[in-house]
Amino acid sequence: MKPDVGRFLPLSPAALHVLLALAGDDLHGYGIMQEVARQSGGQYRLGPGTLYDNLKKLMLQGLVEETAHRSSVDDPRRRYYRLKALGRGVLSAEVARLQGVLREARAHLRELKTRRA
Amino acid sequence: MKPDVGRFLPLSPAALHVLLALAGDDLHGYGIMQEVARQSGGQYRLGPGTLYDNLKKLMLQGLVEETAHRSSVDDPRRRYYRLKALGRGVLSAEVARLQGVLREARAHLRELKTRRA
DNA sequence: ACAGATCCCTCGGAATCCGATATATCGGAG
DNA sequence: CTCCGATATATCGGATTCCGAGGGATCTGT
Repeated sequence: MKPDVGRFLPLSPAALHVLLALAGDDLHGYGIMQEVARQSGGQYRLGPGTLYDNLKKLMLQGLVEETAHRSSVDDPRRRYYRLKALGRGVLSAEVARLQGVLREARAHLRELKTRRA
Repeated sequence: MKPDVGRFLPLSPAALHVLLALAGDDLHGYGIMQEVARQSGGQYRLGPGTLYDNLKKLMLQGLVEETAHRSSVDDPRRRYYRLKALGRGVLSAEVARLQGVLREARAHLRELKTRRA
């Protein structure tokens, strides 16, 4: 049984973007910042304060964990983070929740356009 | 020209839900709480603190305004709020932004399922 | 050697969240 | 008529979160 994944929702925009960045691949902190900027087309940028606050919280909650380096030629400064199974579950639940929100929003936005015609 | 709508993004979950509730109809505070709960199937509940903090901020930003009562038989305690044009624009932009995020998320989530098979 | 990019993280003020709480009216059951 | 739960507004203040400024170190290319 997946333990009560709804307790973590809704995710703040920052937390959502961190989890989403890690959904593709394990990344180090600086890499997360770049990936978030890339995924949003530069619209959303994560500063270091927000990043590490969120990373700390997510690790405390057991959604993310730190991992070992991938190879010996890797830059030794890097610290890698990985999405745990619980984190994937939470991300998945948040995506489902947001789909419902968007569905509702599109319906109302469509009304407005129709009315204008 | 719509003036720089991206400055308001991303919206916090609370602000998004308030705007979304008002997208359908003008509502009073208590009605917003009920509508938010209804739209989310009871998953997300807005407390009065969060509601009024957000309402105040949204009015200050010019996304929402207070309106007159709709009829004389209406409960005189009620204070109605309406989504302004700028608020609609911001909501629309946030919806577009979230669609991109969901698209990205679904791609990564799909990968995981495929790998599992 | 130097510059600029990469990489880590802390700090602390600002902003936000959000339940507890206070107040009061409405509508219906008894 | 009285009571009471639901409706309705709003504030308060502690907890949490945001988030850029700053500090320091290392890497890469010239």
